[in-house]
Amino acid sequence: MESLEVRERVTSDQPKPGRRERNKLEKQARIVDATRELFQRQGFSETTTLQIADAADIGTGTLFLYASSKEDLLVMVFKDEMLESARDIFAQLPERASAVDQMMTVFEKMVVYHSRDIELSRILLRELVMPSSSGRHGDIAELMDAIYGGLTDIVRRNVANGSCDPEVTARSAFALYYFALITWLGRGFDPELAMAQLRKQLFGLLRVEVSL
Amino acid sequence: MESLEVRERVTSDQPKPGRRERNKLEKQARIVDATRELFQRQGFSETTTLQIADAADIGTGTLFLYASSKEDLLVMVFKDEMLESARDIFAQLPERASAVDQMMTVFEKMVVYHSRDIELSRILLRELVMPSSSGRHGDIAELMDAIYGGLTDIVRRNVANGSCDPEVTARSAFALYYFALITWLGRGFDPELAMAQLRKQLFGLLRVEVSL
DNA sequence: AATCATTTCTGACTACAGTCATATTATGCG
DNA sequence: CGCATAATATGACTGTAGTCAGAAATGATT
Repeated sequence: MESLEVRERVTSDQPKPGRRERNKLEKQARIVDATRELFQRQGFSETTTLQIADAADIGTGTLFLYASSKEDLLVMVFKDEMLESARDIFAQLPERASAVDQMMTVFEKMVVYHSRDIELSRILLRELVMPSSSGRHGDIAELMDAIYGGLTDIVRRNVANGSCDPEVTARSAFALYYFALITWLGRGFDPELAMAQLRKQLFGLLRVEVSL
Repeated sequence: MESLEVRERVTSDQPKPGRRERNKLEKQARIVDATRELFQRQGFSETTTLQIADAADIGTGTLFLYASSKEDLLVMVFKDEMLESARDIFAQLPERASAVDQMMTVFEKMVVYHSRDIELSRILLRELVMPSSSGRHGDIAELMDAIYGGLTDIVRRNVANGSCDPEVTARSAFALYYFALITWLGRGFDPELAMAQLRKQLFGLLRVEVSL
């Protein structure tokens, strides 16, 4: 079947690249390029799917063979970039810093990433958590896992705290970040304030038992 | 000006009800009724705005004088019900129970509320946090405040914990709940599991210093 | 190289959310 | 009352996302 999935050909040479496969890949690439260009230049709502199809030099119908909706196009374009960006962010963490500081570093960089284009990020995040037309489930899960993984590492390395599961704590941290994000992107709440609040919340969450 | 705001007439009698005001209120009511009925019976996407306008016996154009989009209609219909429901839930809390248990009682009841119609709740929650066509800001804020308030009370009454601000903790709790909710509504994650996870997270958040 | 089956493409088409110029209705005032 | 002005209502209209029946391309088989 393989119903239109653009599958990676792992083998390098000629065992069977096939004209079909190549055409699909090429079209997929043209679509992604055209979509990114137009969404970034004109914005999401000012861009029509017809424009994208024309720019990618394919028919309107064909476009919706590769993406299930206009929103899905957006996810298609940015999922890789986001994943890569997330991995970068976790790769270059300040060595010697508290868990709260490390997490804030991560989240602040993510906020910077989303600041590039607020309209696009709004729709993107909406789609990531509440997909209107599903698909890309695997991709989204991959992104989530990368983030959860990174956060879990931070917790494990920096929070000496037998009383609770690092994975659970990492998820909590992400939930707090996500909420701060939508507070900012959804209603126009001041990002500075949102981040300040997030810091307090993380501090409460990770509260290293200041006991005595 | 008063550009179409349906304003509450506080005074009871005849000082100036005015034909205009009465007509508007009546139409507003017809719209809300028609919308609720149709959305609940046929679902959101299967219902057209034309059907709603017909059922409310008004023109298409008129409908969009009262709501700025189809999604906004949904919010218009359910905001009051949600607010009332939220207040009810906080009003009848188990007196003697831990903060975690009290919160879980609250959140479980909210989940039950949303279980009535998952499609509608999906779209509703989407709209509440990331309004596509803004408006209703006041209503949404009112709902949020009611929930934050209730949660803050729970924290204040049941968490003896100088080290952190009850308001901040309440917000964190809500963020965790919200994340559980979208994990369930957004992707079809098992609500039972989501709630079990939420309980763990709340426990981590509220962790009454089990010190010594 | 001719035939067939299957996958992929296509643009004319449909359905519908939301707009807008015009019509209707209310209210205030002389 | 009758006129003027503002508020509200209306449905024909528009733009566009997404569909679908058929066309074209590919690859397999002989």
